[in-house]
Amino acid sequence: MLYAVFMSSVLPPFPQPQEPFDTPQLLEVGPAPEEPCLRADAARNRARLLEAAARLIAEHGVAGVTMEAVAAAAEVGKGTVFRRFGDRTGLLMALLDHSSRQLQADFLGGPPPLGPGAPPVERLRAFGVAVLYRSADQLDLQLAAQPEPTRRYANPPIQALRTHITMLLRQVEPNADCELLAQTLLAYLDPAQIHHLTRQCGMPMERLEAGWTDLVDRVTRTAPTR
Amino acid sequence: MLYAVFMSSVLPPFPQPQEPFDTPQLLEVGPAPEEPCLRADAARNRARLLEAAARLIAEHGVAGVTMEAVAAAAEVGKGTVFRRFGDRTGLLMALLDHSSRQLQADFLGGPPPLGPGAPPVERLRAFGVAVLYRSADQLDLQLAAQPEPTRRYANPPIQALRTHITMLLRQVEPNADCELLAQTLLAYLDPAQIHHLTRQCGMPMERLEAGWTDLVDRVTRTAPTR
DNA sequence: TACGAATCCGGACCGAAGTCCGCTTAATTT
DNA sequence: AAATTAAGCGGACTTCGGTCCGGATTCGTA
Repeated sequence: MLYAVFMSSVLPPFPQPQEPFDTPQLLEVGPAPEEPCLRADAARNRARLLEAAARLIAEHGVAGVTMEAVAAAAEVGKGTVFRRFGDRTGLLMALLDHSSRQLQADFLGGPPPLGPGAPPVERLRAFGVAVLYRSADQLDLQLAAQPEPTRRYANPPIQALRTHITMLLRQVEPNADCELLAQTLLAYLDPAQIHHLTRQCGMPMERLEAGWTDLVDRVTRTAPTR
Repeated sequence: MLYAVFMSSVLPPFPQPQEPFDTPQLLEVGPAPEEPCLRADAARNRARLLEAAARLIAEHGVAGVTMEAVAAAAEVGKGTVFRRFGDRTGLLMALLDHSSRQLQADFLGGPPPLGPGAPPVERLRAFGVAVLYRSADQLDLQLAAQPEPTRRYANPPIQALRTHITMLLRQVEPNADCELLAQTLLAYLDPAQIHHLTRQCGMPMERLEAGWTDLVDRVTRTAPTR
């Protein structure tokens, strides 16, 4: 599996501007198209670093992705890695960026039932399944890319997902506290939880999938699908 | 706030026997009463360490709880800390142990609506509220005690909570996949999520509480409480 | 009380994340 | 083209979690 290395654009430069939390201002164009345009050498190094990281993963698994190892493999100083990606989590999230955008594009503008056109509840069902399977492969990377608890819910990709769920919910249950319900639904799709259920409890994906459908039905007070 | 330092008994001694995952064998007496009885010096040091850790938290916050600092404050070698608690997470969980057992005792054998006697749905509601507020104070500690993603759902206190929810759910929705629903409900009570909603999004606890009630209603397909 | 073995102790040691700061280099301006 | 300056670079350094192992303690047994 390759991790879409060559184009992606995330992450605060360096002093890490401590982004204003959780204002769901997005939903405009999906992702910002291009950051303030890196200097030539910076851009080159960024690409090298992502490529190096992907190679390291392929060879030694996520555990092999040490900041120093990446720096070395990219023939770059350690400081450069941190400047560009902030921290290890940032680097790993950058590796996931491509698939993240892909998913976002799919549910924002792709064909139904994931994209617009299908009724909200069906979009919700499709959404969960999509996220579920996306997390299922990439699981190791997703787990490793999980930031410390305090930032877990405060990063752009997650917020995009939550915003989308919220929007769909509002169309079905306009009088409910859709933010909270969305949070709950999103939690069901948490990589750590998927990991626990599939790898530690041995549940098959089909069961998780059915569980999602059922959960959506209950949360939206829809009659059971079956 | 003090952290119940003097009695508690958790955590694998040292070689960390990698406990068999997730077999919900508990529910027998709640917690195991006493571990294989530590050697005198070990027990003494254990108490000292917990006391020292609590003191450090009181003085410098959770961030001040460095394994070395704790060791020093307890006038003990660093290795001793790790031998006793396995890792930092283990130490912090030990600090939470008392309140953990308290809660467990309350819902296993306390007075209704938390304890047995009330109808299941009401017990569920009470349970959520209890957990919610317990996590709300202690939040910092709870967050810091959160293990890395791979172990997040695989520790005794969490499993006890999940088992309990599952049992209650089964009484209400015997034909549903109660394990998965329980997991979902439990996720709503996750400290990281509470932190995000209250401190980062600024929601008041009352809203979270209402959200829980509503969620329970929906998940159990009960008519809205209001 | 003496002894042996299991348990425990402690601190030196290691690896990796993250910081710092003087130097270099690419873009911009004149 | 030279000068200016903001951005980037790199690697030494710090900090902290976690490991290791020779030596000390405790406790059951004789």
